[in-house]
Amino acid sequence: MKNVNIKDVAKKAGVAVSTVSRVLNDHSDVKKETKEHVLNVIKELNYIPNNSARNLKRSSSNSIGVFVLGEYNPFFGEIVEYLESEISLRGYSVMIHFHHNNRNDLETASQFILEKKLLGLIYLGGSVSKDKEGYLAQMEAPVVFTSTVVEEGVNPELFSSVRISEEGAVRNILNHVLSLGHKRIGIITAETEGLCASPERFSVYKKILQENNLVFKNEYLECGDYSIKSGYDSMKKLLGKQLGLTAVFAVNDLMAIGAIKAITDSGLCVPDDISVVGFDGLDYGQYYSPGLTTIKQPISNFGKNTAQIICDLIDGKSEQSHIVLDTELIVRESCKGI
Amino acid sequence: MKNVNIKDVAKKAGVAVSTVSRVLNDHSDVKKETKEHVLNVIKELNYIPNNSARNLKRSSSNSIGVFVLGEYNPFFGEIVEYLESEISLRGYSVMIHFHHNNRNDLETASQFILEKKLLGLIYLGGSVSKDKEGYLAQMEAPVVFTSTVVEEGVNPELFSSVRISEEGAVRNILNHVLSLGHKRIGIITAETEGLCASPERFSVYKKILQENNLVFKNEYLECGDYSIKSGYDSMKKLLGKQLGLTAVFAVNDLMAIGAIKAITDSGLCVPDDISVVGFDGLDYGQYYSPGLTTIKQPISNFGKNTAQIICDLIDGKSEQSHIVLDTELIVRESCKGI
DNA sequence: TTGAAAGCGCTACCAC
DNA sequence: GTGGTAGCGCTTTCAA
Repeated sequence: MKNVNIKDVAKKAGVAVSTVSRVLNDHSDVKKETKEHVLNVIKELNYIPNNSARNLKRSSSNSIGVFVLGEYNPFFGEIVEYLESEISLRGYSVMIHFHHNNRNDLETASQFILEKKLLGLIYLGGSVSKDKEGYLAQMEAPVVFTSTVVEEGVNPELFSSVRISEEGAVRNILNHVLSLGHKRIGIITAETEGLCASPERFSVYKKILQENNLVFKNEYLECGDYSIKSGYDSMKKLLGKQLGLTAVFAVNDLMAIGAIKAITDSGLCVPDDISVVGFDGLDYGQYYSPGLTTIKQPISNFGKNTAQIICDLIDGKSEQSHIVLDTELIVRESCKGI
Repeated sequence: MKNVNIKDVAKKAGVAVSTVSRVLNDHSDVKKETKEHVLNVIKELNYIPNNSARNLKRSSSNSIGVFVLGEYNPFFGEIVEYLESEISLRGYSVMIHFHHNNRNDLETASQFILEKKLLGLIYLGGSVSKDKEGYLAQMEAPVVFTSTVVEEGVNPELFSSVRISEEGAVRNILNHVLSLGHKRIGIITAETEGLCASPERFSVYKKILQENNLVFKNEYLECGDYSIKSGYDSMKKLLGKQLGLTAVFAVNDLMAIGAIKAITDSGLCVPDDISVVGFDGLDYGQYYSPGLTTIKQPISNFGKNTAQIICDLIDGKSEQSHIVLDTELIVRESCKGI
């Protein structure tokens, strides 16, 4: 079956091609009856506009890219799903790209935009720092950083972002831990650029210990890569050091779960011997034994806000914007008083 | 900065546009030196061919669609990630679409192909039955069903597939359960088209009980929707019925985990009071307490084989093909002898 | 082996 | 309000 094109529609409707085009693009200057008639013919002929042709004219695709940083992660998986549904609703397509290392991230992202002629890019995870401003300024399409750590001092006019207050969230969960009487609190973070630290969460953790006159020793720190396995391995190391830790803060739920398993495997008990708290609020944590005390990220709000911002940016309806979402402390059983 | 196009390349290289095009498409009839020269100019100018224009001519896009059935699921998430990397390697793009209900799946898939002018479609999950043959025959692009239950009697020339032997896998895990002396084995399946049963796994389960002269009662069955929560709820119902079950088979890991939590919450113990086995082999099950006994699906092989088949189909290198992958029984602690 | 040119389906400009 | 038409960047005949 030959594909129907705009010419066929025009012929059948008895109008010019340009009129059909105007109807397709919802231009105002078409007589109401004409418009309805054309719309009917379109439906009748089962006509689907050819996106390649449209994009050729517009010299861009109809797609928004999602650039996912790091290893596969159910948290991002859920965000992607929300993004996909919100964005298709607005008439755009989604192209996904997974980027596995921390090198050249913005360069690769820029290539991605160029190659796929993306209208906009959603960057999931990672961080933006001042030294990336150069790349940001040259981006060929608007970029929204979602669930990305935005370091201070980066020019906010160069990008948009949807994120949580890392400091507020870490404070929230650590205050809970502290209020339960813990004094020796270990931390399992993730590696960034070869350095053993998820910078933001780690530095807030250190600051809070200090504020509470608690010591931080380097031995209290181990780092993984956000995977369950790495949480398990890190906890084993921590345990091996015999530090007398009474609580451990893992910077994501997956590692927290690995840590709990490591503790259990060592013949100890959570939370009786050691308390563990996580970060993300995956469903998983609720059904783990013991239930995981954690910070819940606003997943659907990440999706909705990000979709809205990128589409508005593309439609020229708004300027770069920055949204900070609330997180929520979820108290379950993995952390108890001393 | 104006985008470089094929004309610019041709001018700079001192050849005709058509020659550049031939180089781009790796046609054989270009003199070696000319080709090299053009390639150099392309690199020098940082030229990226405009896909919209290419697609317009070819009247198709450069993308392969991934149609994901059902709710978000980490198992599919991982497969998607493998697919994305394998497919980009071969020069195609990936477009994802999540389809949340079981109605009109193939119709929607067909629309998806048409609208995005896809070269091929990967269908993840769900099932293919004889009554869908009509749709299959009319698909506008080759379709590979991955991790899809293929019912018997469907004409294999209409599609390709990569899957496991459901019967073999279910047999494998249930034999393990039976060998441990269990006689009253419940099942938690997922709903399909309003019917309370994941047909294939459920029917094999019933068959095996029969073969072993064990009774199956309808009360032994509960069904969820593959989510952890539904596993939890289903198990609660099963427990409420006081059936004296000693083991429960959940048709996926997520529901198995929910089930274990429900048992624990009811003051019982897994595996001492009730054994639970799952299906999928997510990493997660290894770190759960107790470790989940389950069937491991060959995730990376799903990705590799699927990518290979769809690309070969598109490149005209092969016919429809059907691959059955091996699964592996993973024995951990959630199921023990009576 | 290479060049010239038609035209893929659409949008947007200029006429009327 | 509507029609005619150039041209987006590329591939692919047809000629040379």
